[in-house]
Amino acid sequence: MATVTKQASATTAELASLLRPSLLRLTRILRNQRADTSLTLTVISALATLKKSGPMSAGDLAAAERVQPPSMTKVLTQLEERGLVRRDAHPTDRRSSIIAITEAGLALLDSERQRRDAWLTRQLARLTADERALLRSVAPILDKLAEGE
Amino acid sequence: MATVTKQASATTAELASLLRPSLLRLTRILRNQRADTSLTLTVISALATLKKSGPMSAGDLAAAERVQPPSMTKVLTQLEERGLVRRDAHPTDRRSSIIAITEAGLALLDSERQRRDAWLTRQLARLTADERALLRSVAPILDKLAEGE
DNA sequence: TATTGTTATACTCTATAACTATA
DNA sequence: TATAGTTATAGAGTATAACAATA
Repeated sequence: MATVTKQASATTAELASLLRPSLLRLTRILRNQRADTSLTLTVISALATLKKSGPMSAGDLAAAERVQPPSMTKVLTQLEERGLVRRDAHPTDRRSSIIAITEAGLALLDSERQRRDAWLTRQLARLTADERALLRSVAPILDKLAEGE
Repeated sequence: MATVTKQASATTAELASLLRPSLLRLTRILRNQRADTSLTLTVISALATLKKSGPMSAGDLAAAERVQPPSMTKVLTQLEERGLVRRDAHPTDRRSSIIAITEAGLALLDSERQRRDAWLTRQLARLTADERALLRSVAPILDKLAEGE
């Protein structure tokens, strides 16, 4: 039993070392696949989360995106200035507000996503069907890793 | 045939949208798992590549890490100041030099890796053996995606 | 008192443009 | 002329600490 645990642990640590640089390099490239509309990946990502998960408070959005609240404040300022989100009064708590994506936000997300995904889509097309299937099944596992941080 | 291609393409684009936010969020967390030796993930990663792939020029290292040459210059300055790499004269080209990891670099990498991997290792331990196996097989696929950028 | 969010500040990461030295 | 690398500069990304408003 002790041996099994030790082996599993060694294997797991080795997997961590294997996985981290690959994730880092790929994310570097993804950040640079920037359409020229001047919206960055960070901003787009927050907008996409609002679309996917619906209206929520600034704090909840920060948690969902795994950033600290002040970082989200900056992102929301940019989104609001462009009319891509709006803030509605929270029904009971006046310190907070409920942030929702606007029609303009939805429209922008659609057009932006097409451009941004172009590179990654092209790269994915170079893989085999099996490899793509593997990636598909791995996305929720990555999310599981990011949870319970 | 046309239908198959179209379907495959739609599926691939959807996979891109699915995968990107997951990668972004996980990498955010990984960057913050910073040991207090003041070496950042970017620096550690370059050092790890030198260990794995052996001595190479600054340009080649930049390419391997998927960053531009000036970004690598900064990283190498830090590494050299700490004696973690050394620069040997290139045999024929005096504009360039061959960068190699030192003994100190190897030692630091070992101790640092243990600390840095702690969080990820812990998270990985929460997964099932099947999920970990899936992640292991996916690392080379991520590298394949980052290639031919 | 505790919590939500913002402001102030600073550091890391990375890029592009311009330059130097060498090929 | 072309290439390898560096310097100069700037913008994006993110955090911690301190603060204001409200609970």
